[in-house]
Amino acid sequence: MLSTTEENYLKALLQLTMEDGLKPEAGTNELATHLGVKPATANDMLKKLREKKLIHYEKYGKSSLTTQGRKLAIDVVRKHRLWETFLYEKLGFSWDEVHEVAEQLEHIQSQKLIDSIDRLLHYPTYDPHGDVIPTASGEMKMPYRKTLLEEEVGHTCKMVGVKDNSATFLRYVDQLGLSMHNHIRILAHQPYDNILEIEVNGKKASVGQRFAENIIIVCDDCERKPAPKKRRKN
Amino acid sequence: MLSTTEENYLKALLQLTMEDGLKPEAGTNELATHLGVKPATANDMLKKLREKKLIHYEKYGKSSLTTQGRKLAIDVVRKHRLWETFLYEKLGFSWDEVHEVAEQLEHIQSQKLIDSIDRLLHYPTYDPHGDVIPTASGEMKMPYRKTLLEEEVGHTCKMVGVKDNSATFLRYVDQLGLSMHNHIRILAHQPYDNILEIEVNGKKASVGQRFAENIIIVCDDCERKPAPKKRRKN
DNA sequence: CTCATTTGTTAGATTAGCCTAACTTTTATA
DNA sequence: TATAAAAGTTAGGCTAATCTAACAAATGAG
Ligand SMILES: [Mn+2]
Ligand SMILES: [Mn+2]
Ligand SMILES: [Mn+2]
Ligand SMILES: [Mn+2]
Repeated sequence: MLSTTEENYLKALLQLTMEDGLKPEAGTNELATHLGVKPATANDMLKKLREKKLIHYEKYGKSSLTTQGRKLAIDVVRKHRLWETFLYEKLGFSWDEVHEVAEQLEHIQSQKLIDSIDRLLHYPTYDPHGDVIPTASGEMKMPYRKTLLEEEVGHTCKMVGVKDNSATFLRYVDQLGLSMHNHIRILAHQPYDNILEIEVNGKKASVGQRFAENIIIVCDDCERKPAPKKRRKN
Repeated sequence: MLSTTEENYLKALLQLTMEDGLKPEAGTNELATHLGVKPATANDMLKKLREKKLIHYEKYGKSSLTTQGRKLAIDVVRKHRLWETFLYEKLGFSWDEVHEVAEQLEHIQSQKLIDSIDRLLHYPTYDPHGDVIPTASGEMKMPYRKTLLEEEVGHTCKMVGVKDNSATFLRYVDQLGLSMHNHIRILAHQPYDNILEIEVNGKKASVGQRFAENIIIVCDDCERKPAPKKRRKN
């Protein structure tokens, strides 16, 4: 049985090693910063997790999850996102409130509990921030993610997720009148300071780079990539 | 903010000091046994809780909750019982499964969460074991409790609660075909070894003292106590 | 009232998780 | 390529929660 702290380290490592560029390893300081602890602290834990065969790590090297560690990390993420969905769907929490409480609930140890929550929610596949909920068997599809910042001027796109789950950011999104699955038109993009002019629900707004790179979208106007051919078994 | 451990000590103290005889204090060893720790450990915590003004305690004396401590303890009990009710009512857990998970959930820190669970359940007043759920304002009525062991031969009574919440005991109750609000007739009581012959749902059974003193009942045949006269304010 | 038993306390040790300060290795830049 | 900056490690210390072993106080049975 893992401690809450150990679970948090595994989850952090998963998040860092599959973020954006899919870089497969994370450094000690990076991990420490992400978790809000000092590098010395993270270093101790890395040694402990290596002992338990949950991560690959060697002195002065970067770290990554073993198959075992990855399985456990994905399970924590699954619980986190199911709880967020529960809070949002069943208890009327707003999307900027769910994360903090889910940080606590994700560590409750009861397979039956999480299975029941999953059933109660009819096996959801996305959480309130548009993140994929891993399946009970540990599969987590990594969806194609493009941010608002990368969208072309003149195009229209649909918001399908956010990358920053902080209450501050999420409330700013709400304040702009923007919600999940709304359509956004890019009116202009000042390359000099990366300011975007956008239109949402008929209202115009200017947003900065920081904002734009935290909104995940799918383009309405871009070429559809042909659906990947399904490989037949054998 | 209290730690999970501190909350557990306060809850234990509440439980010990309002059990049965309403004895108002608990000893160090008693508390330690209840929590499954050594007396030395409990002793340290008693000193810490006294520092925090949550309990009355002095060297070689018994302990009890202060008003502050009692308020906090009742809040933990409230959360515990609301979670048990949630698991039972909304997720289909059986009454012998809820306690263990509620032991974890009772420590989640979020007022909004527990308020929402309370609302979702339509403000229940009893948990699945027949225990009173304290109100949000911290009132916990101590209902009149008589056990099956105390019932007279020939009388019929109704099961309204259990005193032992262990899965082992609860499954034994299930096994006898007995559930909450069922009626029980006392056919015989062997005073020598305290064995009771009872009839439940048309089926006869023999039960021992240990069992009988853990079933809480109200008598169908006993004199109703006159409702206590309501005192007018002033 | 006495002394054996029960109850409670203290001292000292351990483990997990965290820190600071000092050190070492790696890396990137001049 | 030398060296300064960044990244990572180690040593030593702290707190919370636990333990064991030894000790002290309270109690109660004769
Ligand atoms: Mn979250
Ligand atoms: Mn967490
Ligand atoms: Mn319970
Ligand atoms: Mn508890």
